[in-house]
This record gives sequence, structure tokens and C-alpha cells, in this order.
Amino acid sequence: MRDAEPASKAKRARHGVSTRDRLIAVALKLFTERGPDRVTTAQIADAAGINEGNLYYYFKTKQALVLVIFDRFEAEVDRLLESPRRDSADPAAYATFLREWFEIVWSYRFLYRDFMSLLATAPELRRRIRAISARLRAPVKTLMGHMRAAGLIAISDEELDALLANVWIVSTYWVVYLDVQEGVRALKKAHLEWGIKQVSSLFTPYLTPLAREWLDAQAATT
Amino acid sequence: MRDAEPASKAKRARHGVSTRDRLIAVALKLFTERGPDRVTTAQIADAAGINEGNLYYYFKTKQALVLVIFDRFEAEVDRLLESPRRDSADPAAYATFLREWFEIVWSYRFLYRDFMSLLATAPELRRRIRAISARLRAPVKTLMGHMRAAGLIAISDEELDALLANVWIVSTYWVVYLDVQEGVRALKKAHLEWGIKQVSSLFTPYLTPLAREWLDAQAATT
DNA sequence: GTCTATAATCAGATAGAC
DNA sequence: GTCTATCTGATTATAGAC
Repeated sequence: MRDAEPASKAKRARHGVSTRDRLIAVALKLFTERGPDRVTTAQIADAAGINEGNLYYYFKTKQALVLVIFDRFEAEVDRLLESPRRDSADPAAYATFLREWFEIVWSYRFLYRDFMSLLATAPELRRRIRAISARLRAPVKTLMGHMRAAGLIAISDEELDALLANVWIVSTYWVVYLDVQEGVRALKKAHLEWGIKQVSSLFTPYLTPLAREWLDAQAATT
Repeated sequence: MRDAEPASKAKRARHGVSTRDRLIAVALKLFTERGPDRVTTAQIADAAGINEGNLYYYFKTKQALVLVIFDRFEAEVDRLLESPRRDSADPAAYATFLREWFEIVWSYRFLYRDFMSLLATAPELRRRIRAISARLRAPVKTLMGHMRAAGLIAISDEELDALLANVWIVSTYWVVYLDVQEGVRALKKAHLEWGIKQVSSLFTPYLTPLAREWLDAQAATT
């Protein structure tokens, strides 16, 4: 229960949102825009419409604020992992999983982009981000195995391992690539689609005629 | 001539290397280890065996030090691009190109890993890193076109564009992935080979029987 | 819970002697 | 070219009134 609310009832002065939640939201926004090292507690308090001293009432350190945001990231990943569809060999299930993962990566992209800064003040994050990666990778590998067993992809064991690593790299860093190298500041639907298309294209050459038929049918329906 | 030596002869007190070069080497090392924001000028001077004040004789600002390192990165890329082999459709030429690019990316990986910190103090770097990306991408695309024309890969125009982007993402971020997510601190030959294998595996499914024969023959020779 | 001070620290940078 | 000494500014964090 790291992310528990304070015992007393939080005030909901503005927009019906508690000050604490507003601080978290504003911090995430600023961290994403400029990176956590280039955002001061004064700026966060300012953007949240409160005084700097007051911020320290909610978060005793700046690092605590970062950790709470990381907790939320973790919670969203948990929710994704607990959703029931992951045992399916249905390509549509994979597509949904991928889209939701991409939305999470987009929202919390500063965690990957500015990871080194975060490590310096909170070394535990290395372990935690690796744990998340490992937990996410397992169902993806399972799913790829199911796709192969169902005759949707034709691929050797060795190729499958390499593909998995590439899926991992592209699905994590597509957003850093767009941000840093292409200067994309705000996620438009087109960018999300671009990322999904990139990861999908990793699979394309391995698809069997069966899978291609199915995909064509899907495309015709939509 | 951003990277020009001072007019006067530099002393080569230790190891036969000028203080200026020593500072650059030490700064690169520390930036790589901890990220530029977590390294102070005092620490750089210390590691170089000189006084902090003296550092400022060589580099008026910390940012100037970063920019000189970036200049060297740029120069290495230039050297790679000016090497004569890039018009060839010979896969071996591509393999060499890839390996040299990977060594550069490894050496200067902090530029990609800590890009946001750098941007904050030197916004011009966004333009410069994008320019480098664009210049590198052109010959790779040309080369892929040649490979297709020579009947080594079978791929549609659309697939080729997606492949190019994935090649770009993997060949830039494999090193950040190893560093941040796998905790790899020092480049061993095995890691370089791993990165090369990952990028190669992006091409594998598109290779024609002709290319596979050629590769098998190569493998037999080596 | 929120504010007004203000403390404590530390990094980047400069001046001037040697 | 190199050092010692110092300044300046910014930032995290605290104390205590309201």
C-alpha cells in the first residue's frame, strides 16, 4: 500500500481532485516534458497551484514523489497482466494487449527515457523495472508459442528468441525514439498506430498463409 | 574546427597525453558510468588529476565539455560515412558497416541514454543528433535497395520502410537496453555480437535462397 | 492543510597568485 | 598551465505561524 491516501480526508478544492492527486498528475506531466532532473519542487508546487512548503507536507522528499508515480506505473502493468485474455492464441487478443501496453509506455515514458537520473536517487528502480520487464515478457513468449502451435507463425526456436528480444526493444523504445529523435511531443493516435505497426511488422514475415487469410478477413470486416 | 587544440603546445605530463585530452577521456568515462548530470566538474578534474579551477582553463563551461565530446562522436560517424564501401550490395560490406556503427554507439551511448539531460543545457543537440541519424539512414536505405536489386532479399516497399525503422530503433537502443534493463556495464565482445545478431535477425526472414546459400558458404569459410 | 520564512547544501563558475 | 580561494545562484528541505 505505498500509494495509500493520508488517513484524513483530502480536500478537493479544485476540479474535485485532491491536492495529493493533483501533485502527482502535475509532476508526471512536468517530468515527461522536461525530465525529472530539470523540474524543481518549486515548479511542481507552482503548477499545482500550491506553495512549495505545502508540497513537502504530502511528499517528504522529491524522490518519494517519483516512487509514487512508479507505483502507479507498476499498478497499471499489474492490471494489464491480470486481464484474462493472455492465454489465448487469438491474434486479436495480442493486438489488444499490445495497444494497452503501448498506452502505458507512452504515459510513463519518462521512466525509460530518463532512467539514469532516476537510478541515481532511487537505485531500487533498476530491480523494479527489470522485474516488470521479466513479468511482461513471460506472457508474450507464451502467446508467441501458442501462435506457433496454432499454425499462425512459422518460426524456429532460435528465431523466436531473437524475435522476442526485438519485440521487447521496439515496444519499449519506439516511444523514446519518437520523442528524442523525431521530436514528437504529444501522443496522437497516429503515433500509437505507428508503434503498433512497427511491432506488428516484426511478425509479418513469419505469418503463415492461414494467419494472412485471417488478417485479410479481419481487415475486410473493419 | 570546434575540437581544435589550444594555440600553445599542450603539456603531456602524464601518460604522454595532453591535459585537455585527458579531461575529455575522463569526462566521457564518467558520463557513461553515471550520466552527465550526476558527474560534477570537481569529480572530472579530480579523476583527471588536476584542480577544478584548472578545468575551467580548458573548458569555460561544463556544456563546452559535452559539446566537444559530441564533436568527436560526429567525427567518428563522418569517418564511417566517408569510408568507401557503402555503395556495395555485398552483405559483407554491410556487416562491417554495422559493426563499426555499433562500436561507436557503444562508446558514446550516454548521448542516447541521457539525451534529455543534455538537451536541457544544449538544445542544439536535438538538431545535430537528428542530422546524424538522417545521414546514416540514407546509405542504409540505399544498401537495402541494392540488396533487393541483387536478389538477396525479397521485400515489398512498405515492408522495407518498416524494416528500416526497426533496424534504426534496434541498432540505436540495443545498447541502452543492455545497459538499463540488463545491467550490462562493460562491453564484452559477446554483447557486440548480440546486438549485431539482433539486427541481422530483422533481415533473416526476408533473405532469398540465393542469399542463404551465400551466407552458408561464408559460414563454412570462417 | 496551507502558508511564509529560512536553513543547508552544493554545483558551476571566476579572480588572481604562483 | 596550474593552483587556492571565493562567489553566486539554484534547489532541496525544515520550522513554525496561521
